[in-house]
Amino acid sequence: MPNTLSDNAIARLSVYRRVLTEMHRDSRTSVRSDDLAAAAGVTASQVRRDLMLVRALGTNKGYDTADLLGAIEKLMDPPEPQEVALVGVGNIGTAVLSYFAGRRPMLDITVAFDNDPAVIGRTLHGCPCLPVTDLAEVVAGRNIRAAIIAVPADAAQKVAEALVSAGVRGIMNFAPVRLRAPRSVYVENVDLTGSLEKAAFFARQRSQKEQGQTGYAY
Amino acid sequence: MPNTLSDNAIARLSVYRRVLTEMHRDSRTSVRSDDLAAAAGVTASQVRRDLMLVRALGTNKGYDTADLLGAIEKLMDPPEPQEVALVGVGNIGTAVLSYFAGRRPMLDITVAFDNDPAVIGRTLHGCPCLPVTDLAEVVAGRNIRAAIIAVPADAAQKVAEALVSAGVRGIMNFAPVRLRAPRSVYVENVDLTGSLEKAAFFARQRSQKEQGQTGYAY
DNA sequence: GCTATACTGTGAACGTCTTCACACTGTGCT
DNA sequence: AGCACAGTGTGAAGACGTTCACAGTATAGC
Ligand SMILES: NC(=O)c1ccc[n+]([C@@H]2O[C@H](COP(=O)([O-])OP(=O)(O)OC[C@H]3O[C@@H](n4cnc5c(N)ncnc54)[C@H](O)[C@@H]3O)[C@@H](O)[C@H]2O)c1
Ligand SMILES: NC(=O)c1ccc[n+]([C@@H]2O[C@H](COP(=O)([O-])OP(=O)(O)OC[C@H]3O[C@@H](n4cnc5c(N)ncnc54)[C@H](O)[C@@H]3O)[C@@H](O)[C@H]2O)c1
Repeated sequence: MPNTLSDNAIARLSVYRRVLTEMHRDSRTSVRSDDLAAAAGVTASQVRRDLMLVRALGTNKGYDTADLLGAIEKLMDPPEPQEVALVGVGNIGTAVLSYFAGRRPMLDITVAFDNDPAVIGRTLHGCPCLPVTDLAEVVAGRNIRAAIIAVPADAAQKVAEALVSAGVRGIMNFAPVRLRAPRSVYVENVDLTGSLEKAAFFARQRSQKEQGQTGYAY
Repeated sequence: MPNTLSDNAIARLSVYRRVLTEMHRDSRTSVRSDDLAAAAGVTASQVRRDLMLVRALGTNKGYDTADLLGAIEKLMDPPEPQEVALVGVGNIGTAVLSYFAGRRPMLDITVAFDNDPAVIGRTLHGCPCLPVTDLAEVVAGRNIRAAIIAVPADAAQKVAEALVSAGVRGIMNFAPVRLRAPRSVYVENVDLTGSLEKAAFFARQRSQKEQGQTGYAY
């Protein structure tokens, strides 16, 4: 099967979309592959290759900003607003909630769950926090297909299982565990520890290289 | 140059490390590549391939948990404690601070910067919040090489430049912009919007597939 | 001591993603 | 109208990361 959208492609398209949205807001009407490339931090070839996926056509003057944006949105956005559930309204959960609130009309965190009585019943940024015991019913009842897990590591697997059996097929997971889930469920692990470690590791590596220290191979 | 540690390899090693730490705490003394693989969500081949990078040797009974952990730490951890600076003590910044506080003795967020008088002067989780105007002096003075950017998008580029000229060579960036930085600086972009979009996108894709809907190619 | 067994270490095959290079197409200019 | 140019679309090449498959090696059992 050709033209299957890879993981990375989706991530890049998401970036192009953001860049294009800004350009469009600035009333810029046309954009070339190398402009997009520079703004997105990839090569121009990569941009053109990715744009083949969205079946967007350009001219010798570049692409029409609005058209391109439309094509990407048509591919990436759901045809109708998609609800997302959040489980775990702690530090990260709250941050995510505040950030996404009202930002993407087509992708909205409309319900949150927690097991802490202090949070349950409150409404944060327009999103009600329900007891986690209601999860199965609410998620299944509203046909929610995507969810965010932001509970402590030792609760994550159980939550994931509950979500999956309630019908969720895409999970963004902040907990530092590899969730066991059927192949039919997409799990996007957000490994902040790993990210920070990478930054720290390569920071050391680069500063060594800079000082001309002939160290190990890496 | 062979044996150069890729991005992905570092991320996986970070996961192995976490798994091994748990096993070690549980007094487990040996581990096989397929155990690690299952826990880390990768293949056994992948694990063995990665372990070649850390020059860890196993036997026909697997690897010695403590040895392996030591080998990975020797590779990944700095020889002496490494300081990390945080810029932007908002929602995300606070969450990150609370999470990493005291968790990794070898990788510690020891200073934070903000431009909001309400935050400046406070100490969160043992980390003092200084005015961002002190950034250059403090970061350069303490030889800090890694930093986290958690300021709004429109402030991120300026902050990045300040960090880089103060000597930072590795940045974990939460702001939704592609930072322009010299090649000698490693930038790890944490794109939460992209991650959520991926989860939502594939959630739709999977649930369609499940229902046997012969839709588009993707 | 010898064989059967279990796992690692790794060259090679494989597949995927990225980059290259250039044919092609439309535009602007004279 | 015709030519020069600029930028796309894409086949092919290349680089990279992953998986395969099996030789090598140590242990356990008899
Ligand atoms: N904060 C960070 O920067 C950070 C970094 C890396 C990883 N993480 C991971 O993200 C997750 C959340 O982190 P956090 O800092 O927000 O933690 P937190 O403790 O602030 O929040 C966890 C929330 O989950 C709720 N909860 C606990 N058990 C639950 C259950 N069974 N069902 C529903 N809700 C439950 C708690 O009441 C709390 O509100 C953790 O797994 C953590 O390891 C966080
Ligand atoms: N919260 C999320 O879930 C989320 C998701 C995706 C992206 N982000 C990005 O992460 C960044 C931070 O998000 P947030 O939700 O924590 O925002 P926030 O507004 O809560 O925090 C931003 C902090 O940066 C400080 N700040 C502003 N300008 C500054 C400057 N020039 N120097 C130093 N400090 C400055 C502010 O005082 C504030 O404390 C933003 O760029 C945001 O787009 C956040």
